[in-house]
Amino acid sequence: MVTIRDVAQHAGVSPATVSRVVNGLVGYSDETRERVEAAVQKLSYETDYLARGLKTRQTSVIGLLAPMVSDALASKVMQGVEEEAQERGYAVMLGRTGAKSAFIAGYLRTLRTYRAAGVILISAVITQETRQLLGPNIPIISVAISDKSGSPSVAIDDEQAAYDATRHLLRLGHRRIGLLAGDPASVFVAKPRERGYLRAMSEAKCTPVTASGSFFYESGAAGLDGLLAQDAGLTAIFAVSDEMGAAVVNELQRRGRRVPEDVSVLGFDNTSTSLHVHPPLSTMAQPLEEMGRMAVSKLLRSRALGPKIMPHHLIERGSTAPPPISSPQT
Amino acid sequence: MVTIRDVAQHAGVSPATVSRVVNGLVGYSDETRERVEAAVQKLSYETDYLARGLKTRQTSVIGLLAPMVSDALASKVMQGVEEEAQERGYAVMLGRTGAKSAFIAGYLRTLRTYRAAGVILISAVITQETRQLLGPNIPIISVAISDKSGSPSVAIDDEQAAYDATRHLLRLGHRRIGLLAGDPASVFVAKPRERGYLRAMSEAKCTPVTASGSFFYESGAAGLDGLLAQDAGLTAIFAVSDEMGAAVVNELQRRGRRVPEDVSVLGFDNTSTSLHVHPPLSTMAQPLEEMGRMAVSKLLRSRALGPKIMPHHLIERGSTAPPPISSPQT
DNA sequence: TTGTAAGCGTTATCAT
DNA sequence: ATGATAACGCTTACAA
Repeated sequence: MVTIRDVAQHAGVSPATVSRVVNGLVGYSDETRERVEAAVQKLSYETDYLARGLKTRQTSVIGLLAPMVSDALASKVMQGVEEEAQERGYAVMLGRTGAKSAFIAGYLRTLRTYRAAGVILISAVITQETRQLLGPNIPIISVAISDKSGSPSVAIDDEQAAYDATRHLLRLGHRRIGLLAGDPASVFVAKPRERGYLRAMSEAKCTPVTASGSFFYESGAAGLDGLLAQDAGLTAIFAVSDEMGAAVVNELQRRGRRVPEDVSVLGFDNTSTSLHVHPPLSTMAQPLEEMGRMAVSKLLRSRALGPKIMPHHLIERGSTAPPPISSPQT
Repeated sequence: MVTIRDVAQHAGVSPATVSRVVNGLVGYSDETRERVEAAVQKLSYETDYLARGLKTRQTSVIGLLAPMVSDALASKVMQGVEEEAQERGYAVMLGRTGAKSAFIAGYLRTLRTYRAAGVILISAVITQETRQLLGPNIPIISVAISDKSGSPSVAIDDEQAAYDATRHLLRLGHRRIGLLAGDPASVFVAKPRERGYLRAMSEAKCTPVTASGSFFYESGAAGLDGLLAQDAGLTAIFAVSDEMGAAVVNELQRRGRRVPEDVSVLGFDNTSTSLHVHPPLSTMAQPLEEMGRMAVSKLLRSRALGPKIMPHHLIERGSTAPPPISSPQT
């Protein structure tokens, strides 16, 4: 292995000077810089990150914790994080928050002893315990979820997005719109989305009809059941995840209802799943990759704390249309 | 920060002894062990991985390179890798191979300077250049792809799996079976699968009908077009990825053909996509998470080199059935 | 069984 | 502008 001393010797300078050149600090002549750079090239010297990290007490590692590695939403965020980190010369260390809390404590420990530059948490709020486990020197930021504590985060305004999504359906002419909500335990995502829906429905003087799912595909069919049991004449279903939306499309068709001619379906998130049904799912999109990138840059300039709200936008595909003309208005 | 010296002092022993205890080596009495462990507890000492890695020239980091972070197949493998690594006390560092080769060189450099314990490559073969960039001390293994060079790998027997898949369709009674193949540039995945299909068809004295896609969903509809243009009476379509299979199901239904009553569709891989269509896709499954776990354990006991073949198995869901009785045999 | 001491490769302080 | 030198926190001969 070629060390900084080898380079120094080869260039006829001291290790300190090589370090200065390599790190772009000041304190050397153009001429020595050239000699050093030549030696670096020649010997193909590479800085030892371990040694540097030990000395500087900081490495170019970013911790990335997702509920599950194989999760459509998390995947898109991860993709953005990875890209931005890569471009800035940072390495990404992966972990799961879905695991037992003993595991997540382990991750944070690892990240701390590797002297990570920061930690990104996907779809999970920053608890007091997490903050504590991480120590005072490592910044942390959450993505795709926003609590009210003002912790650093990158997320959309879930309530407003759900409101806008519902308004869209209303504007198409629907009045009997069912909400397939998320797990009520999800206080910072499912709840605001439900509030947004309720507000839009109330403003439009429409009767809300809701059922709860788990966000996952598997819960979609049962959720649809619940909705239809309350109002069999629903002309639109707003599912707060694409997975549930896809399940609703499939289940509706299985029951002989056409999408969107008989019933419109609107999803949420714009994950890859929205493209995997026919007709493709209209959806309230979160800029997930962009949010991943933003999390990295926000983390790295440690000022600019607090929550960052990203824009949401509606994508119309084939699963939404005006209601059938025959449909009776409740 | 609490160091090994602090613990030593607190326990009234030398740093060397603390190190021995912490690392479970020999050379200390039960009584000192207890004193040291108590001190570790009391001060909540944690080994500094950077310092240890610098000294031992090895860290508990595993590099994981995927074509894209957000890729259904890679996601499942990553999930398995992450779980196994976590359980063994290893950290996972993420990278993309889909990026330009300058980037991948950068990843390997990073992994090398962090003294990674090994590298796992998803859906990419180990090139000479990769091997070289990594240096002689870091083992590497590929997953979900197997070249003929005998490099370490964990994969299924793609040709046999495709053969078995085709046989399954034949056994159901189909004779007019179209293959929606993968990108022909994919020499170590798409090609073997095509060979397996051709062999089974030839043995059964059936006429092969093939078209090529890209593995991605987007290429499914056009692929189906290509197939139907050659034989509009196909009763089964074997797509060599679930994404293409899902697209075929959706496109078939859009054209008014029922699945599986009119046409059976069989996918490949058993990724989450296979569940997102209706009827759910029957598929030739790869044990992707298991393969990820296996890659980690194989990597870590550096003996046991060479390729490891994992079992494939067919999962019947709703998209396959016997051909319609009226269907004329070619 | 235990301690001493010499690094691992880097950066930062203090001279010059 | 440059160089000695002392850490950073750990492991590991080698001694005792």
